[in-house]
Amino acid sequence: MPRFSRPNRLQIYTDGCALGNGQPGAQGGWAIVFKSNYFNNDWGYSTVGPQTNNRYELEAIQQAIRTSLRGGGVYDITIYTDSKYALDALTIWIHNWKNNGWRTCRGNEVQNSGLFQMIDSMIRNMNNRGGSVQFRYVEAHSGNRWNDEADRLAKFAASQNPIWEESDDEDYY
Amino acid sequence: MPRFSRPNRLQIYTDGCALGNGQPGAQGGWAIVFKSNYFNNDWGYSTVGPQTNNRYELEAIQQAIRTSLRGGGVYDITIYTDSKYALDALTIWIHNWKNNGWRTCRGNEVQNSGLFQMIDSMIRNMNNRGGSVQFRYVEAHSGNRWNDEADRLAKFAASQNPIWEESDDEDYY
RNA sequence: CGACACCAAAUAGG
DNA sequence: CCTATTTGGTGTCG
Repeated sequence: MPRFSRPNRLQIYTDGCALGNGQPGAQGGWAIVFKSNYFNNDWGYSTVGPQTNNRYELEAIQQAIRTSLRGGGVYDITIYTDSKYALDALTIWIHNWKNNGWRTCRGNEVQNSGLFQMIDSMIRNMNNRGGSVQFRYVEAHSGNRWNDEADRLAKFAASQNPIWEESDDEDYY
Repeated sequence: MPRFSRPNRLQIYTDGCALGNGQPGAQGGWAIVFKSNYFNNDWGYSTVGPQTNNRYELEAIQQAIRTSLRGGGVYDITIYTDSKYALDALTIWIHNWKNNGWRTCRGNEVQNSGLFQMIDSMIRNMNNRGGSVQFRYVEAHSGNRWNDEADRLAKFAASQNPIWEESDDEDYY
């Protein structure tokens, strides 16, 4: 019998998408799929913020950790993402960004920095409870059952996202 | 009475197909159907080169112009295709490809570039005679009599195509 | 330049 | 429902 036992393990597949990415009127969606079944799979979208693919990849990761945090649970979480952008940002680049005022290597502001900081703070939260959060890459559309399911769910979520004709200057009735 | 009369007009419906497209042992076929009846409808296949749907859409277009060129005829040709790929390539993208060394927007080599160049040279040939070649899109399986006929003929052509255990590195253009 | 992802369109099949 | 043939883009970083 081990003197100290580790927290329960959570394996979560995350995916985000943006239908019409880069086009006006794009619709984003995120999804999280649990390999083990402590929690139910979930999906959603947000009507504020840019509707971009990368933002929704991060949104999915945020939701994965948020769900695990809910109710004070302690877990060793492994998050699987197909986004090299999200993976490298959260495991490598973020350390540099915290030291340089969130500047890109060409001197520009890092995009989605608010989301990165939120995710980082949630990771520290889980660490303080004695849990952990790590990230792993999984190739998209490569036959992985849970990634494929997350992909489908995220697309469904995006399809439910109401496009919000915004402001500009439209003036009717 | 007009001082200068235009060449006779040719309206040609082209279609290509590949049974088992993307699978080993696929069989391609092409067909051309004349709305006016200067020429007989025609069909065929080629036993070299990839048996892909897109290649045969181009093969059909190539045959349409080749037939019109035969015997030194001069025509204003309108080619109807249901392939947005062939249409956009021949009317828009090719201008860019000629200036960038036949590179795709992702930096890859353009596929079927030999066929594109052959078609382009045949178009210039017809232009030099005082004729012209233009392209128009027609939606597939939409009740258009001539497109439907081309579709049937191309499928028949493909069914006659003997599958040829190949040769791996056959030279095609 | 590289990498991953997200799309858009048409067609061809099973 | 699934797959492949092909092209055109953007989102983001080093």
